[in-house]
Amino acid sequence: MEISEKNQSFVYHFGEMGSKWGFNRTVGQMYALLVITENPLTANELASALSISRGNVSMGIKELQSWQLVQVSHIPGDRKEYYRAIGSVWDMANTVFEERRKREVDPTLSVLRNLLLEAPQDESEVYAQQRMQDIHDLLEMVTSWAAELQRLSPEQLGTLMKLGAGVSKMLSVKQQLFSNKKD
Amino acid sequence: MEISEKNQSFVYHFGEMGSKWGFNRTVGQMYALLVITENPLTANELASALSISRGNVSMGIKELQSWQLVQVSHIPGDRKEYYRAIGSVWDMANTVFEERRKREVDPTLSVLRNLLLEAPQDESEVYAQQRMQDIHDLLEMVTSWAAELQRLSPEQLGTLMKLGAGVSKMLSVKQQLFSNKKD
DNA sequence: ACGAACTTTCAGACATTTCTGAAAGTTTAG
DNA sequence: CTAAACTTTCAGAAATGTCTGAAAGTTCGT
Repeated sequence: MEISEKNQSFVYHFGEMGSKWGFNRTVGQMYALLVITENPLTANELASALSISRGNVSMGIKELQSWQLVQVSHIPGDRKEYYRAIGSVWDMANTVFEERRKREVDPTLSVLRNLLLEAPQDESEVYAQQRMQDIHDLLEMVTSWAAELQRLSPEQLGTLMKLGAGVSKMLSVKQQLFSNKKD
Repeated sequence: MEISEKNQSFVYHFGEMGSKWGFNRTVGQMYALLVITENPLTANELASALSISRGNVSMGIKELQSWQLVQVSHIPGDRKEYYRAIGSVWDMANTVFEERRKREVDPTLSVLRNLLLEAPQDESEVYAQQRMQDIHDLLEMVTSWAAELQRLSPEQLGTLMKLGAGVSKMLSVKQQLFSNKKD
């Protein structure tokens, strides 16, 4: 299988970028190709389209499955497995974020929680614990906020996003009301 | 210089994590150590505390400076350079996000924009362009939203975060009103 | 039970990234 | 100008990550 020149530059670019997002170059390319291809592809098609070995495709697919990003389907009377990207672009972004959170943020939070349980032994550990607490709080805030966003429907998200600059206005009104009450 | 056992596990963990966030293990360790240490450190102190070479520290500092995460200071009568982490934890997170956006999202947006300018040559390119458009729109939305968040003060952010589940309620009310108007 | 059509695994080749340490560069004091 | 006290650079060593392709494994129809 060959790819058109235009699609190729997309696929290659995603290969480079993908490697910054937690998977390697060929996995990025495979995923990009699956996303822009309407009909499902076989492992051999992926291998020939990207000029990589059959074995590499097999491992890449496994990786993408662990990220819950691809789906396997079958065609009656055909033994081959056909792969396609799962869900909408928004679903994909959601999945990648959640996966990254599980792999990167959650372990950090757990390390921080353990370290914060122990009593500081000296001056320097007091300061260190304060900084760890800051980081812990920030990560928890971001995590719960992200969970909240994931619960929203795509339409609600669109509304929220379009709100744009409105958010800060809304907040400043809210805060003024709040501080007035206190006085 | 030695680090206490507790601080060491923090530093090492951040080394591992840091490598997933765009810089390598030792750079992550250096940064973690600077964050939890109140007084500025010299390059030699960093090297001995982390058991890495002096040259490596020099390159790491350069990297951290390119991320705008460390500051150099001097002590009168002392030739050495003293390094410390810049700003609050929130500032750090902001900086890292912005830096990552510049390095990862912006180039992708530019590639996508170029590809979307050209007319599709066939059926398959039409579909491909639709997916590229989806990704483009999503990235733009996220980018502008992130820019908006950065403009908020830490306090406003706190309010917004604490709003939590409130956001979806607020939005659903807003949308009901909106759809009523349409009827 | 056998063979055809497929997929997965994994040892070793290859590629990339990171690290060291010696040498070169810079700055300041005298 | 020179020496001392520092920092930076960079070639090559070490470590890590990726890819290939042959062999082993799986599944299905007969």
